[in-house]
Amino acid sequence: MADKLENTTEPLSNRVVAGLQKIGLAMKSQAWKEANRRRVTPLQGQTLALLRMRVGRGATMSALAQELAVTLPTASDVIRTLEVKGWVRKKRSKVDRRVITITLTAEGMRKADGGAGWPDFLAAVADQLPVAEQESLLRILIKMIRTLQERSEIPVARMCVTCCYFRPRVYDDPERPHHCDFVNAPFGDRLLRIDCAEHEPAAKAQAERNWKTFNQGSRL
Amino acid sequence: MADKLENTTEPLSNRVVAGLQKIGLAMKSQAWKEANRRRVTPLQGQTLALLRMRVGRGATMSALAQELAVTLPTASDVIRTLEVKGWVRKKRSKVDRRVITITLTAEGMRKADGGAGWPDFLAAVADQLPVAEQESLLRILIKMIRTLQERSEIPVARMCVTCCYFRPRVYDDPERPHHCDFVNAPFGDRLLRIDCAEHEPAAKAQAERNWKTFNQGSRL
DNA sequence: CTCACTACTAAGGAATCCTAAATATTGTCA
DNA sequence: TGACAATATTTAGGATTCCTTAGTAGTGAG
Repeated sequence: MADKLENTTEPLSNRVVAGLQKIGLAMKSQAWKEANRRRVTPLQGQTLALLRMRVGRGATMSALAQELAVTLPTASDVIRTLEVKGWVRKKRSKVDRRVITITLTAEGMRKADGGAGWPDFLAAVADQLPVAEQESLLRILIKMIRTLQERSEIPVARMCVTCCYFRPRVYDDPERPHHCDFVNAPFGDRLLRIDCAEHEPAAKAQAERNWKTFNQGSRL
Repeated sequence: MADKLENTTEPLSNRVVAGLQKIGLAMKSQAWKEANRRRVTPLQGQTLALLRMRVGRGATMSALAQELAVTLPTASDVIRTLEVKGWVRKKRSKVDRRVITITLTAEGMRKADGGAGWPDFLAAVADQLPVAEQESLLRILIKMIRTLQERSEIPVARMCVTCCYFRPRVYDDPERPHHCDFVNAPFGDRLLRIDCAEHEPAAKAQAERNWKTFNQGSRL
């Protein structure tokens, strides 16, 4: 009898997926509510957020499509709408005249700074968790995202653990075991990034080595 | 200098949100890829999955809209498309002739059984995690979802922790501390459900009490 | 100078979303 | 009973998101 439940229910991973789906559902519906409040649809918001991370450099249409995980035509659609709204500017590259470089206008920057594309409500919810749980969650998410990336099921993720500037566990201080060569400073697990503007992919061998080093000292 | 990173980067919860967003992005893009492969769009898939969980009972239009976290007209849209495809049937309730009851057809059931609306790839990724991490993740997700629900930022979640049949921590066995009155059997954390078909919401006072009891023995 | 390739746009169509305004039914209360 | 509020759903209308397929330029290799 005690095994009844064990047998009739799905594996643990399915429950985890169900949970992630619920969170996804919440993100989607809240994003649309925000959209109608602020006149920025979810995809537009994501696009603004992405461009904001690249101020100065801008982004090509292809890069945008890849990062937004949509097809080129869809990316083209969004950018056209955003251009009509006056939030982005399109410019032909002088080096390669096929390439379009997209940048935020001043007004677009304002919209992006206003938090477009950022699910505030979820940050508030995450903040209700004790710090230890937030750290666990972050570590686990990083693990999953890394696997997704290895399997090419996610476009881009500029995570420390795949970055050439990342030096995992080089210090004894358990609060700040890692080092970032870009800013040249030590840091701890809680500062591990998912989407770092300065990210440069590490060579495959180094990435592999880093991941092992990073993982072996896991405090989960 | 050691504080440079601490000061220039956002709080931990923001990283967690960034991670969840990446997962959400992956879910969305994979769902659309599946859509084009199997001729079932994401919303349609979710709808079929939902109706599958309710075989025998069916669902009203309002309930569906609420669970899918969309407006009534949007729900009406999907159902019309699914009806045209021959996967659902609409019937007027005899008790209240305003109400429409929606049920799966045999073919709709086949589609639903075929895994429509279920992100397989994510289950595969979750399964790469050690069981202990999966359990942590599940617990943390449950916590977040519960908060979301308290704040009415998520429609419905039929979780054990809000169910009237749930008896948390009534046994000493650390593997199976809880009891489900519905199936009348003990079970452990790893079987905690997010979306149980048999869920009945508990009274507010009991829910509160249950949550406290459940939480105090947390093994995170 | 041609041909393959790359970056992007256009065309076309289905779905997903919303708000606002019907429509039909039910329940309430005088 | 009869008006009127409330409820469940649909219609109408419009913007956006999303795809596939088919152009159109521009680049680069030979």
